[in-house]
Amino acid sequence: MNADASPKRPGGRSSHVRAAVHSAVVALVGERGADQVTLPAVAKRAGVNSSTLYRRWGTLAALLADVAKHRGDVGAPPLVGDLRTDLENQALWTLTELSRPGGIAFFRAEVAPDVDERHDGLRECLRRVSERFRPVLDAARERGDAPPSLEQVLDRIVAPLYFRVVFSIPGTDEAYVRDLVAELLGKLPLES
Amino acid sequence: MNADASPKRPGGRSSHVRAAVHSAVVALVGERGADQVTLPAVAKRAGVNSSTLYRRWGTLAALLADVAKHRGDVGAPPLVGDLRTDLENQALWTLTELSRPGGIAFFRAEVAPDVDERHDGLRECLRRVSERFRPVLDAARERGDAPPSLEQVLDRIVAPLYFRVVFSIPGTDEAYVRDLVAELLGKLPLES
DNA sequence: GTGCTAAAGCAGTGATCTCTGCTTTAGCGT
DNA sequence: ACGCTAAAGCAGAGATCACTGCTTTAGCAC
Repeated sequence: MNADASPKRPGGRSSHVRAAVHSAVVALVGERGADQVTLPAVAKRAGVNSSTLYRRWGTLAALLADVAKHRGDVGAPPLVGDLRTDLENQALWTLTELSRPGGIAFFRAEVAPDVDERHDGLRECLRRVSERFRPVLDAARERGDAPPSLEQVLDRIVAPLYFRVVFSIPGTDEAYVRDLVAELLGKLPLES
Repeated sequence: MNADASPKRPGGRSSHVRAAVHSAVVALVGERGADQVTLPAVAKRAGVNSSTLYRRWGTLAALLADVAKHRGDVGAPPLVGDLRTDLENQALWTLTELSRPGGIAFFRAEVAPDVDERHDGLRECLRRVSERFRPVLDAARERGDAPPSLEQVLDRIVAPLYFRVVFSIPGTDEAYVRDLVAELLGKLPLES
């Protein structure tokens, strides 16, 4: 429920348990899909008592949301200073994250939880993807370019990626990402 | 599993049970979300024994897929013969269907099931939305217009709608739909 | 109407999940 | 080092779920 908003004792044990639980969740979701994952299963995998999970997270949804929230953007591509390239890189990274085992499951997890939990997870998920593109647009604007709005990026790049990954539409690859960016930036394929 | 591919005895009882089960599923998914729905819960709501559900559908995923498959496109807007108007109408209809209680839950349900069941539901869902737009494009092409491809419609109209409904992004309304269509058809708002 | 049998109901089993009181461990302030 | 207590472990109860033999109902062919 509260997950761990205010860990009054964030010492070794708690954080160790948390780490074990988080990696167990990632492993299980990747292996079996989010549906087959239960709190006892996670507990067993993490070598932790299930009562701990019930007390700390309360529900599977909350745990998944917590995991999704805290897995950092490690490996995110750096900005190179060119709008097109940066958009392509971030979009590609988004696609990669979404496609990797469990990626869509975590997306689902954040969409899934019951109504009260739902909005938090959704906003967090949207925030994360937004924050991935905002610096790109800001940097471009500072350079004097006239980049598309964040809304446009979401509609024209992120939304199709999510849609096509969710529906397993073939051909959702790097070339497709480049096409999306090219179309958004003005229909100039400008291929190398 | 097989759902009811070949009902050898499609008489009154079976179809009655099916109808009761289907409406119970719709009701429960709409009320609680697809996660909280179980076969026994559906059985209770439908006034049917749960063993029937296990035998006829086997899993919740199969049942949800069956329900999604069989709920007709009643109320779908007719084609008027104008590309822009038809695209707007179908997109608006899609948005309406998606926004109504349980709509997104069913989308989620089809995204959710475990890997083996998953593809059927997804393909069905995608097929349904595709078939909604294909006639529009075909008709336009027959009239000599040069309509966008179905892929473009999915990327530029359907995907953003799904994305924004899933993430509860405000401002996803009729005006937004018109903007999407306008942008796709050539950036001529052409507002009345 | 009668018989056949597909399909629904009944009832019970084993497994799993969810949750909770109590005990034990160990982080943190002193 | 010591005490306090947050947090983890243990164990078990109750509920629910997934599933299955067996019985009963009722659709369909004759």
